[in-house]
Amino acid sequence: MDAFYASVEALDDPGLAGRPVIVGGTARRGVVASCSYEARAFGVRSAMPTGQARRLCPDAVFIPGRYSRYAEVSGRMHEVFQRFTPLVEAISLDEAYLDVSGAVRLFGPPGEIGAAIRRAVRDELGLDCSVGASAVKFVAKLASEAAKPAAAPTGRVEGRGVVVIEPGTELEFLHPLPLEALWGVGPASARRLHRLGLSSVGDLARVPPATLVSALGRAAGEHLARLARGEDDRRVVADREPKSISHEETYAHDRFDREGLGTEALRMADSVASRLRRAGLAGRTVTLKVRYADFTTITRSSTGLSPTDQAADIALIARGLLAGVDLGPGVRLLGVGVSNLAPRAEGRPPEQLSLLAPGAAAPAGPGDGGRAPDRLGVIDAIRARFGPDALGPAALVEPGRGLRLKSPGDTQWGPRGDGAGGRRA
DNA sequence: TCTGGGGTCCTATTCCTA
DNA sequence: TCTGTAGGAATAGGACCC
Repeated sequence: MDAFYASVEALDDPGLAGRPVIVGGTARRGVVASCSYEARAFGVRSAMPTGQARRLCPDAVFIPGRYSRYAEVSGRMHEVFQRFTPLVEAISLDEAYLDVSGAVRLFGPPGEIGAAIRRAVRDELGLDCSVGASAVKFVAKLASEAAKPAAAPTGRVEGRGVVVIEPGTELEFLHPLPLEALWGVGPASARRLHRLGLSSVGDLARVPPATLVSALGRAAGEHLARLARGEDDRRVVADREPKSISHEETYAHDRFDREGLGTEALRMADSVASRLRRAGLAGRTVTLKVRYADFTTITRSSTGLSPTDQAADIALIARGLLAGVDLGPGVRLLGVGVSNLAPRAEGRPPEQLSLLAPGAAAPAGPGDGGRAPDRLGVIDAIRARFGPDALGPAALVEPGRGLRLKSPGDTQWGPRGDGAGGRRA
């Protein structure tokens, strides 16, 4: 999708059309998540600190972002894709790979399918998308980049919409591109490759793979050598299972209060547990992430014997890990994640050996025998109906302010604008 | 007012066990 | 029983993606 979040905002508020729109964290320490092409004309880019974006384009409309709305539009987009092929691999809310090799007889060659998808998305969602087509997965991705509109100093310049790279012409397309265009080449790898005098994908194809391996390590080097030759045998995989689920937040001000951060860990554990249950998953490894004021980041993890999807278990481990962490330098970000995931056994409550006594998270109701899963089902049902703030651990209730829970994505792009964050203890 | 959040994958190191 | 070693799992950190 083109400038997805900003385009959705313009869709819902037609007054924004044609104006510089910047979606992201609007508070201190926020970043740009998406911006319209009119904003890009001022040099604004995604992942840029919001403050910098404000200096570059002070007249832009700044919008905090509504993750749940974008997810909803993304869902409708996938319904469109499904009409063309069941083989849809979501990369993110706004990007997906489609394997249309089985759809050619029905819908025509890839270029025509791409055009039809664009029309359908335009007609039914009112949004623009760009399509790249190729027999090679990562080439299709790069072709979609080539199909996108561009930002010129004068504003938005229309793109080609659909770019098809015919079989046999992949190298012709790839080799002039800068090596940063390749998936997996970020700033660190680009620096190393530039030091070797390499700057284009063609340069990568001309050096022996061993040169790339010595510069980037075995996996990355060999992978890059293959990409530079236009080789990529990865298939489109529909319905990928997640491998980890996490929740992290940056605070507007650095925090030093161990007790307050412990409560934060509980809140995040509760959010992660809730999402695990919704996905029908449970995990064995709990990871605590701490980013200090100077941006150095550490993680501490612990693996249990059996998987859990319960907030109390996750919180207990996370807070145990937190106890071993030095808070001296000041904490700007805290995160809690769960990995080593496995599907929760169907039709049977998750009978893992709880690290807490049954009912430790909340008293068991009469007649439920203290079985946490029934209680959790009720908690999830209440939240689904009345919102995430409807119910939660008592420790998260702030006197006079009620429960301080948040929907996933509420703080997607930086701290909230209400000055949330701890005081220096 | 520099640097979000949710992920994946890879590598190096450490620890445990046979 | 002690020691060295090899391999696997766990752990930690980093690069990268959208």
